[in-house]
Amino acid sequence: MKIGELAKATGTQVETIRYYEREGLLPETTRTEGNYRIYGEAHAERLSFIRHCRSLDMTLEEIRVLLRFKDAPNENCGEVNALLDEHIGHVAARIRELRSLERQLKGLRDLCQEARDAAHCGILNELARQGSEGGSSAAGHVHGAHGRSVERKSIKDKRK
Amino acid sequence: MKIGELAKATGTQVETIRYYEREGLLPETTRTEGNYRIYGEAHAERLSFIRHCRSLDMTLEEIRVLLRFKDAPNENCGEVNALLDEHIGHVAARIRELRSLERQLKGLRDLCQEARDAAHCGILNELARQGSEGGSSAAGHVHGAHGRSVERKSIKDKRK
DNA sequence: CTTGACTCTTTAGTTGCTACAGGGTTTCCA
DNA sequence: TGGAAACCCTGTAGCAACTAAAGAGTCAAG
Repeated sequence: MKIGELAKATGTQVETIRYYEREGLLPETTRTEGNYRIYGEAHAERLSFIRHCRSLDMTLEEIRVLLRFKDAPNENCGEVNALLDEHIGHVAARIRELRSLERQLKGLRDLCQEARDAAHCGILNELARQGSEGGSSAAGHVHGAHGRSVERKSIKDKRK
Repeated sequence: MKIGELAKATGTQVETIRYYEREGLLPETTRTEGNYRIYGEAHAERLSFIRHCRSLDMTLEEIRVLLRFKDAPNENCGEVNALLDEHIGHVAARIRELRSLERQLKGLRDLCQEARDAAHCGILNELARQGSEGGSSAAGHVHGAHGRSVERKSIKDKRK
């Protein structure tokens, strides 16, 4: 099948497939005379595996490790367990961070119940306070903990 | 004060300050003869405000909106409340996603209790299954929901 | 034979920084 | 006074995992 069919079959975008090939997650395929990539069932399965892992929020690097195990079926899979345990740890840590963040945000929101002028807005005033390290509030550790991005989307809609 | 002092005073990196200036979050400053930026208290407060917002995981775009309100203190701050409510919604949604993810990962982990050869590893076998839409498992909605990245860090340590 | 759908490569954009490279300036200490 | 260290400047490239678009070629149907 051609790349568009593979894309449809796996629910992946065409560009993403080419990207995975560049990244070495999918092997380079044979081509038609017209230089079109052609794929078989094995490719579809491998791509499904990758997408499944991605839906579990694994990084491409983690997936690379798992693929190495799939490609070497006689290896001991202890490292697979370890990788998954570590990934679970990441997710759990991020949940804890976000919960602390949620508490802070709700506390902040409570400072301004109704709309008035910005100069007296409890939220803006609180955000302007020198919080830095005086208040050892969760801000410090939430911030440093690397898990960026809560969501994006309204942004890209905007340019449409 | 010079940029390094401002950086120390607010716990921000120098490059980050210059970046905020490029992005229009901080105004361009006057310079010394030697072309050094000089800052005053107002700059320090504004930067603290920004960093405080960032520690609450707001995007620069959201912060831009808040700064507009701070700069126009007679405006009605209803939009501030709305922005914060929306942000809280993002965080809550991401928490729900991650919890669902955590459940899936733990279920997956249970499939392989001890290390054996990769060909019989329950985890690898499960991940290889065509999950797509057959299983309407959380995979679908977790994936599409835009909140990428659980954490990163071991990666950058590697290059040291 | 032409239109449209598909494919190709290459490049740049996204977010919020961080880290250079390759300079100039200031300050401190001997 | 001289020279090294510590600071500052601009500009550019890199991170993750794509996404989009430019500009060109290929293929199938009407």
